[in-house]
This record gives sequence, C-alpha cells and structure tokens, in this order.
Amino acid sequence: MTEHRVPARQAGVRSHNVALVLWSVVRATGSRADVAARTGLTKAAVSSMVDELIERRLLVEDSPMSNGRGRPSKLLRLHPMAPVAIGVELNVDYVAAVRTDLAGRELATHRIELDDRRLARADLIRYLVVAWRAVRPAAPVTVLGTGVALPGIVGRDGTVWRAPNLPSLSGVNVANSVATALRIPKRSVIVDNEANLAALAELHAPDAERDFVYVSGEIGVGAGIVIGGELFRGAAGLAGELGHVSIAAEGRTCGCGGCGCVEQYAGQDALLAASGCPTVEALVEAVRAGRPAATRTLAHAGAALGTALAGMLNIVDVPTVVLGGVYARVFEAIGPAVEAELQRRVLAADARRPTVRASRTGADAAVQGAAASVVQRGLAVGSMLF
Amino acid sequence: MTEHRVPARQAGVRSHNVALVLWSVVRATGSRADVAARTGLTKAAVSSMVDELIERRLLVEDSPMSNGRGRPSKLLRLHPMAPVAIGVELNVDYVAAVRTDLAGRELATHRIELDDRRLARADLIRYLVVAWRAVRPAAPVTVLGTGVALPGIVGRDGTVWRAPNLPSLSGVNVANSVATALRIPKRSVIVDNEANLAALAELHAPDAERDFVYVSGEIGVGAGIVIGGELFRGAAGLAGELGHVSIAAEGRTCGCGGCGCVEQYAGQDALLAASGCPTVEALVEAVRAGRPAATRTLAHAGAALGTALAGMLNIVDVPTVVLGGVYARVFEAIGPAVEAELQRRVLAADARRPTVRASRTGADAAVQGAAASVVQRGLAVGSMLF
DNA sequence: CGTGATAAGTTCACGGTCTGAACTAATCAT
DNA sequence: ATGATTAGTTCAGACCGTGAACTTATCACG
Repeated sequence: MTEHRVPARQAGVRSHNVALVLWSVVRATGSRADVAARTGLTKAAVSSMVDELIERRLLVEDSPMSNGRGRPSKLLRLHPMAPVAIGVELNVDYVAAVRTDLAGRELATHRIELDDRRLARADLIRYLVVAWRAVRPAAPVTVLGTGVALPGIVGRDGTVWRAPNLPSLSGVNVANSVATALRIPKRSVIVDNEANLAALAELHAPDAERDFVYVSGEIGVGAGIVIGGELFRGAAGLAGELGHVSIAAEGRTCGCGGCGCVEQYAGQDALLAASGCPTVEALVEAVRAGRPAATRTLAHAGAALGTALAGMLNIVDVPTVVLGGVYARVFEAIGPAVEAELQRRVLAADARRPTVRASRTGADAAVQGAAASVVQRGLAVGSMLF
Repeated sequence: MTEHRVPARQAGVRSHNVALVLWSVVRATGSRADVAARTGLTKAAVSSMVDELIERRLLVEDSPMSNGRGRPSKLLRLHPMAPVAIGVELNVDYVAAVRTDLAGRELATHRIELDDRRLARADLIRYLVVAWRAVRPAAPVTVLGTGVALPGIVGRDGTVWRAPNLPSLSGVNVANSVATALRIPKRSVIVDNEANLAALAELHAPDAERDFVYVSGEIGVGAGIVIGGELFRGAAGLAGELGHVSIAAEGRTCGCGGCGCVEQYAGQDALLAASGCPTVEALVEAVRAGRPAATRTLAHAGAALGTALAGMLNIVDVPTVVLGGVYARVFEAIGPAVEAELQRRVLAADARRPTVRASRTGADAAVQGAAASVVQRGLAVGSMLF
C-alpha cells in the first residue's frame, strides 16, 4: 500500500515550490512571468521565491530585455557561483571526472587512460581522488556532491556487491572510501553502477524518451532502466544486471557461476573473439568496411542480446531500447538483429513495436550521469539544497 | 530527472494528512492521541482532521474506554457505512467477486465455476456484471470503485492488449465495457492483470515483505512485482510477463510467436502433460503421495521457472520470490528446485541469498487485490475520496 | 513629444494549514 | 476528597499561495 507515513507540512510546500522554480530556470532561462506560466504558480508566489533564490546566490537577474511590447522582462539565470556537481568514473581502462553546473553543463573534464584491472583498492581510490581534484572548482563554489560510476553492482549505501572486472573493489564501501580520502561528508557521495548513470545522462539529453532501457556494452553488459523519467533501481539498487540473464539454460559457462549468460555471447570480449578482431577499434573498422566475419558476428550477438532484452522488456515493460557503449559504435550492424528478436519475442510487440536506437551520449555518458545524479538528489525535496 | 512539474498547495497538505489519519485508523484502531503519536502530527491537527472524518461519515467514535490511568480514550473506528470497494475477477475457469471495507476485510464474496474460454465478449462482461451485483452492498453505501482482475496484459487505460486464454477480450477496453454495463463512472473502474493484483493481496497480508515477486502459476505464468511496498507496473502497465521469458533461444515454440518461453516448460498445461496427470487435483495428490513421475516433473519445471526468475531477479533486484497459484499447492516439490536455480544464477546471490516461499493468500488473492487496488487509489492524494 | 496599450513585477488582504502552549475533561490511586 | 495522569480542545502565531489591485517600464501611434 502506498505509504503515507510522513505528514505533510507547509514548509514542505515551500521547498517543493522553490525547487520547482529553480528547476524551471535551470532547464530554460526565463522571466518571473515565464516561470509562473510554466510552473502553474502565481506571479506573486514566483516573485517571492525568486527573491529568496537570488538572496541565496542560486539565481541572478539579467538586465531588462525588451519583448517588443510591455515592460521588459528581466531574464533569470543560474548564478555563476551557484553550487556545482562532480562526477567521477572508475572503469577498467580509464578514470574520468567532470564538473557540471545544475543544468548539467560541463565546466571541466579530466580523463586518464590506464589499465587498472589489477590495481589494489587503495590505488583505485587514489586515482579517483586525483581525478576529482583535477576538476574541483578553483573559486569558492559549493560542491553539491560527488557521483561515482563503477562497473559493478552497487548497493544503495555505496557498497560494491560485485565487480568482476575490478575484483579488489568487491565488498568495499566506495562511498565511505571516497568520502574519507577527500575529506567530504559521506552523505554527499553517491555511488552507482555505470550503466545506471549512463542511462541518467541519456535521460538528460535533449528530446529523450521518458521510458527506455539503456544498454551499456562494455566488457560487461549492463542496463539502466528508466521508467516515467526516473531511474529504476530495484529493491536494493541492483536492478539492471542484463549481462547475466541466461539465454540458454545449458549454454556457455560464465564467470558468474551460471551458464548461458548473454555476456558470453554479446559481451565485448565475445565480440572480439568471434570476429577475430584484436581491438574494438578494429571491429568498428571491420563493420564500416562491411567485412562478412564482422557483420555475421554482430548479427549473432544482436540476436543473443535481443533475446535477453526481450525477456527484460516483457518483465519491465519499456517501449524503447537505447544501445550504448560498443553497441552504439556498431549500431548499423547490431541494431537490426536486436530489433528483429524483440519483434519476435516481446509479447506486446504487436500492439506497440519496440524501437531500438543508438545512444546520443558519448563516451562520457556515465560520468555525466554521475554528476546529474547529484543534481537530481540536490533538487529533490528535503535535500541538501533546501 | 525527477519531475516537479506540479506546484504544491496547502490544500494538498491537508488532503495528504487527512488520508494519513484515515489510513492510520484503518490499519489499527486507536485514539486521537494514538494517531497523533503514530503519524507524527500534533494532537491539535489530528483532532481537527478526525472531526472532519467523523463529519463525513468515514470514522466513528467508540464510547470512552479506560486505560488504567488518566482520561479514558475514545477509540476511533471505520464508520459502518463507510465506502466499500468491489473486486471482480474473470478467469478461465471461474468468475469471482468480493466486497471489502477500506481495511480490506471481506464483507461479501461470490464465485461461479465455469469454462469461459470460448465465450463471446458480451457474455464475459455479463458474467462480470452478475458477480458484481451479487456482492453489491444492500445498504446505501458508497462504492469507492471496482477493481477487475483478468488473465492477460492490461494497459493503464483498461484495454486488454493480449489475453491468450480469453481471446474474445483481446483489444477490448474492459474498463469501458464494465462501466457502461454497470452504469458507473468509467474512472471508478480499475482493470489489471491477475498476477499484479494477487501480488497486491500478498502485500496486504500480515507480515508481508515490502520487496518481492509474486508468481502466479495458472494456465499462464504471470508475475507481480512489488518494490518498496508498491506494485511496479512498468511504463504502460504491462510489467511482469514472466511466462514469455525465453530460457532456450531455440526451444519449444509458443503460442505467443516466440520460442523457449518458460510457460512451455513450467505452465500448468506443461506440468499436467509431463506428469501424466489429468487435472491439477491429481497432480497435487501425486505430489502428496510422492510419486516419482510427479516429483521429477516438478523438479524440472522448477529448474525452468528458476532460470527465468533468475533473469528477472537480476533485472529488477528483488530478494524474495512468492510462489502462488498451482505452485503454492505443490510448493514442497517445486520450491527447492526454483531456489537452487536462483542460487546458481542470481548475481547478487552470494551476498543476499534469494528466498522462495509459498503464497499466504488463497485462491481469492487476485479478487482481494482488485478491491485493495481500489482502496489504494482511493486513499491516494487527489483521489475520489479527498 | 505625449498618450494609451501592453506586459512585468510588486504589494497586500485573505483564507487555509500546522504548531505549540495553555487549558479543560475524565479517570484512577491514595 | 485530592492529586497525578492522560485525552482531547482551544487559540494565538507563523507560514504559505491566491488573486486582485497596483506600480513600473517599454513601445506604437498620432
């Protein structure tokens, strides 16, 4: 049953509406009157809240600008010294960081390529710290929080349940480690799976759907589920482990202990092995050149991926699949195979044909999403910001 | 991003808190002071809201009752003429209905056994109407709404997307049909999948978990997903189609057009065919008697079901599986096989062992859940009740 | 150059809401 | 009977969004 446990108070109304106003300006600049029209609040209410937001140095007022007729409007903008969010990503072959404003605009980026599969836990954390410091604001600006993207299963409290490709992180509470290393409050750190955060970035891209599954094709295969414009994390935050959905009960054995896991058929390593390409770049090149070995491999992988995704779509009911990571780069070869399999296996496909498209975000999707997750929590009612 | 689109108003605070107070009394009787303590509101606020609820004939006050010390408390109860909810279920071999109060207590039930696989749409609706009328309140009591449980995929607007076992219902907007046949407002009718509503009933049972998957083992295999004490319906309300998750890419062909669907291995018809039992009763009896053909069949079916469920658990992240329908009746034979497969295939199993248990609700789970879904919507803010 | 139309933004009385403290009511133990 | 104890009520105070009236600022037109 819907839990009403918490009583509502007037202060909650205020903070909700102030967040609404701030968010409205962050999404698109506008005058007080514009904001009132967009939010449904009265001009009087918006005026009072904008005053408060200017007072708190979250917004600034442009100089008046004529609209042709009537009193010129004073456009509102994010304050240049408004709080920022930092996102960092620790992946198998690189460490990345980004600083964004509340609108998600990049203010600074950083990236180091390295192979850290065999690094010890302390070294991994140290790389994260270095990346964080590289994008830290010079000016005395509040850092709203830090989002951390990892290639593994992460629980709500920031503990890594499983990270096959970064074994030394297994069981570690990364939120704690990062917070102590950076001497920042633990609750300002959000740790999540890389696919979940990339899905969040995809959600923030222009014209994004509000219901989709983002498939992250890296060395592991993960998925971020977005329903109604919100990331679906499941009971403990572990939702979306697509890579280890079985598509053949007695199929290839997998490092996870099961067998027939789709990762064994459509993961990055499987793609390279089956196509005979040494690197992802070579595979992408082979697809461009239309080499049969590559296109055939990807058609097979697409069918496997599509089978697993069909199960997923039957279970979570999402109309759109967004292919990211490697899959986005070879979309022309793998997309149709995935789509065909979905059409065949998704129960609702007759009534609502599932669509498959390539991701619109680039390689920094996860790290962008990490920063966005901080902003999202910051704008939520009852958060750090209000 | 979390959508703040709608501004908050004071009236919303009031209706939220009134619902909170009403719900608190519905869950467990208590004095105004008890309610204040339970909800976190002040005695003053609760007093004013209880007055309103008594005025509106939703609550009544018992005569004072001594607590040993101090002024005796006047316990609050649901008004005997408070609104009720009606749930009806149309299934392949029976039609059922129930009337409940806001607390979910049964006030009247009705059940007709029949085989309606071949009935025309109009006849099916007629049976629903008859069942509804059989439990309709005699006294002039408001019917808050009607929940309809169906064995098929139902969209948010009440349209049946697919109902393999009741083909004449396919494409029909059952909410409309029932509303016009009963001459009740269309928006008072909620139509949903039978497994979803059974999950809701399981959630309302005493000591229910707040995160689980309810598996409905009928002629079709469906699942209702409960996360954080709320039913998860997916983007369009079609979530949980477990029966057509594929466990073998090139496996047995299925009526849905795909192949390898788990329903072909663990559905009721598959169980009967494989065990050689003519009816479910015979199968249950064979399991009780420990006949090898039956136990072997169920072990195999359990492995198939467990494989599909493992994919589901990896995707939606739920720690508990509740087996209902046929599976509950043969739990001793099928449960361990399911559990073993989950242990092997669920990625988070090492850290959090998935548990499997039999449903605590009976054959009327879906119809009870249908009524509960009405109450749930009725108590939600901005609903019919407030 | 002045006048009126137009639109942005502000002010303020009002009604609704919860809180917290003071107060009244009712019962029990002594 | 008296005091302790708990239930429930009353009321002033503070907060909040609304809606109408008002002020401010610009443009078009004559």
